[in-house]
Amino acid sequence: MASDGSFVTDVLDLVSEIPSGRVMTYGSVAAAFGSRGARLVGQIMARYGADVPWWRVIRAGGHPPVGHEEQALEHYRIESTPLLSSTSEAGYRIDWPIARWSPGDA
DNA sequence: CCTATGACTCATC
DNA sequence: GGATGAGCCATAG
Repeated sequence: MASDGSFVTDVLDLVSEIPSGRVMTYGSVAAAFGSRGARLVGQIMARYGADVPWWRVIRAGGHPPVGHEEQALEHYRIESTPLLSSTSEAGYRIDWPIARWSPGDA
């Protein structure tokens, strides 16, 4: 199922496997497939990520995709994702060292 | 087949 | 810590 022939299916499958409270970076997801298409993952999310927990996939440093910070934050609170309380809610970031997940660390 | 496009990443100033 | 530029890769048209 994962490999239906397109990178999209592989990425979607991996993202759907990410457990709640954990997050992965676009680069890590792409790297998991031996590709550096960090933008690809983002591109796929924007186009097909509608059916996967895209909020568990963030950029490097622990920042959610620009324009989706509010939506992502909402899910993080619901799933109790480890967040680092910044000066304000508008400047939050993921507790990357703790929330980082890997396809074998499940 | 070629061009345009991104929910990205890294290096540098 | 923030801003800028260039690199990268697969999909869609």
